[in-house]
Amino acid sequence: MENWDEIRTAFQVARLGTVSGAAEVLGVHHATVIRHIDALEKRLGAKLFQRHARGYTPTESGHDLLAVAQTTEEQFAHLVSRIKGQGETVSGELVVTSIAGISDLLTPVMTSFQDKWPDVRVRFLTDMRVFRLDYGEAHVAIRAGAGPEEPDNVVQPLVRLKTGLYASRAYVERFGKPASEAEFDGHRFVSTDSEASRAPFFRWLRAVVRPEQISYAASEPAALEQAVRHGAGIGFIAAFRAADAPDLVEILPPREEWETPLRLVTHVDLHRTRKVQAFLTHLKDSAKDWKLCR
Amino acid sequence: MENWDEIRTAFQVARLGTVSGAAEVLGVHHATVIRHIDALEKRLGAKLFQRHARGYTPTESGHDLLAVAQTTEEQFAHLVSRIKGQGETVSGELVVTSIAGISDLLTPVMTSFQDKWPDVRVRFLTDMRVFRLDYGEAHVAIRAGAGPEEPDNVVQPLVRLKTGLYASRAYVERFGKPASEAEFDGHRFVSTDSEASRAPFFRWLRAVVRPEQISYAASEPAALEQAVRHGAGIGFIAAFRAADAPDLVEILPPREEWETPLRLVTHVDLHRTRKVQAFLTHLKDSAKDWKLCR
DNA sequence: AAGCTGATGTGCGCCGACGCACAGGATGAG
DNA sequence: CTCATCCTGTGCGTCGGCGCACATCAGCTT
Repeated sequence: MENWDEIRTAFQVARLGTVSGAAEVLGVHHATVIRHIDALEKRLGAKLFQRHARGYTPTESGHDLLAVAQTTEEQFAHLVSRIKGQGETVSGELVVTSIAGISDLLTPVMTSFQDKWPDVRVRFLTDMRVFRLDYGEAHVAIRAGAGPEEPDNVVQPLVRLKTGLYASRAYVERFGKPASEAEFDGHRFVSTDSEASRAPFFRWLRAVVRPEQISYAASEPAALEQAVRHGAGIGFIAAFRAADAPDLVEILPPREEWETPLRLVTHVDLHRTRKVQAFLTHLKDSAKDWKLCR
Repeated sequence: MENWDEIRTAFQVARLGTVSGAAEVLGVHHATVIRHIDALEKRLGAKLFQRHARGYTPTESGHDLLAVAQTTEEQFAHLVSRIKGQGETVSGELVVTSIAGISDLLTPVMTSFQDKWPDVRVRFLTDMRVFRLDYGEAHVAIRAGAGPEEPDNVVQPLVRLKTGLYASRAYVERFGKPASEAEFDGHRFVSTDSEASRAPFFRWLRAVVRPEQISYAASEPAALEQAVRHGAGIGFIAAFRAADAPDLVEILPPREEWETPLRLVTHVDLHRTRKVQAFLTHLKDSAKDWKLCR
């Protein structure tokens, strides 16, 4: 069945009983209504109405159409009210994606947000690949560094993540603790696997130490942290994580040049909705209480 | 919500994920699809899709529309198959209207028809006023005489109803039995109330007897018959009814000029349907067994 | 009886929606 | 790296559907 508008026209005719009444309700000329009915009946190969000078009387088929289209109109009306109200309510799904490694910072934010807005179903995605906002894969993305600025993405700074150089207590007891980067000779380091990492501290490390000193590499930040804590070498760990780890020894304190700025990215279409706005304010409020970040 | 076609377009886009695919399915140009989506979103004031170079990804609103329109399409498909099949099935309502006075002839026809097609709900209407077929008030009408031939009505002859002059046995014992219309003088007659009755036997009676001889008048045939049987006078009674009444005496046997032809009338739109055709053949088959008619 | 009202139905002219063609961009294969 | 493919997006010309006006007809009122 093609051409739903003709069904809608026939629906109004069946409901009101006259072509003129339907035309007035539909906001079209009554000639248009007649044309729609004629076309619809011709394609169906069946009469929907008995025509007479006082109006159109629905046949059994017409009554059947009336009943079906009645529910359809109600469904559409509900749909429209839902859609129109959807931008104003804080409900439905909220998909947040972030870089790996700050999930323990974000999870309490997510849960408290869900406490505040019980109608929201939160999905928190962290993956190696970058989720694309313009594909509708997420409402809010938390990204690191100064990535490519895509059009239609509204981006705002969140916090600057402090990072320092740490080693395990066992490592220091075995290899000593360098007082500065001048004493790095003879030490072993833990770093990222990928050569092209754009994190400023990794680039700094590659510039300061010889490649063969990097004796342990991993791709995930969590794996790197675990490696450091198990004594594989000296490595960069986010300051907020190191603060909770008494088995770690600070080799070099966080420097400003090592800080990685976190960006809050949303798609422009979703940015305006109340749900996204509610989450953004909630997230920024919570970020004020984050220690060792700014 | 106006313009259901745009919802249908958006539905196909949400279902297929691309404008081009939806355009192909809908049989329109993809530019038309884009225009529909743009117009719909503009009127809704909300985005239904995330646009990107590889297609359109439905937002939550788009998914909502998808679900609603999915059921709508199924409902419409069912509706169309019902309507297209309706002319081919013998089911639903069958409204038959007839002149009063032959209901005891028709009722067994109706009941046996319902036995044959259990899915049919039969409504049998007899009323003084003439039901109008072009208003959809009945599928089949059984009418008497040569009434006005309305356009769009297909009419075919059914039977010729024989009528004779009868009186009650009590009347004959009291007033005697005239051998022919030459001996009508001094007799009293029962006739119709209305002056303008077009029944041929009533016109014959008005021409043969003096007005004051018509001592009893009624409008309904059943009332006239009751009056004759109670001895109110000599009156016309359908031959098939008089045959079952042993208390009636035949004054004059049925004549051809008194016969009233019964017409079978249907609206041209309904005439073609299997249901009406089934009833017409069933009725004509049954009419062959009617005695004292032809 | 006669006019009035409100309905259907139809020919005509015009505007808006449609198809067309092309540009631009993203993605995957070789 | 380049080509090929498939997608979206847009300006332009055209055609189909729409509104308009009028004819016609059935009830209803006066």
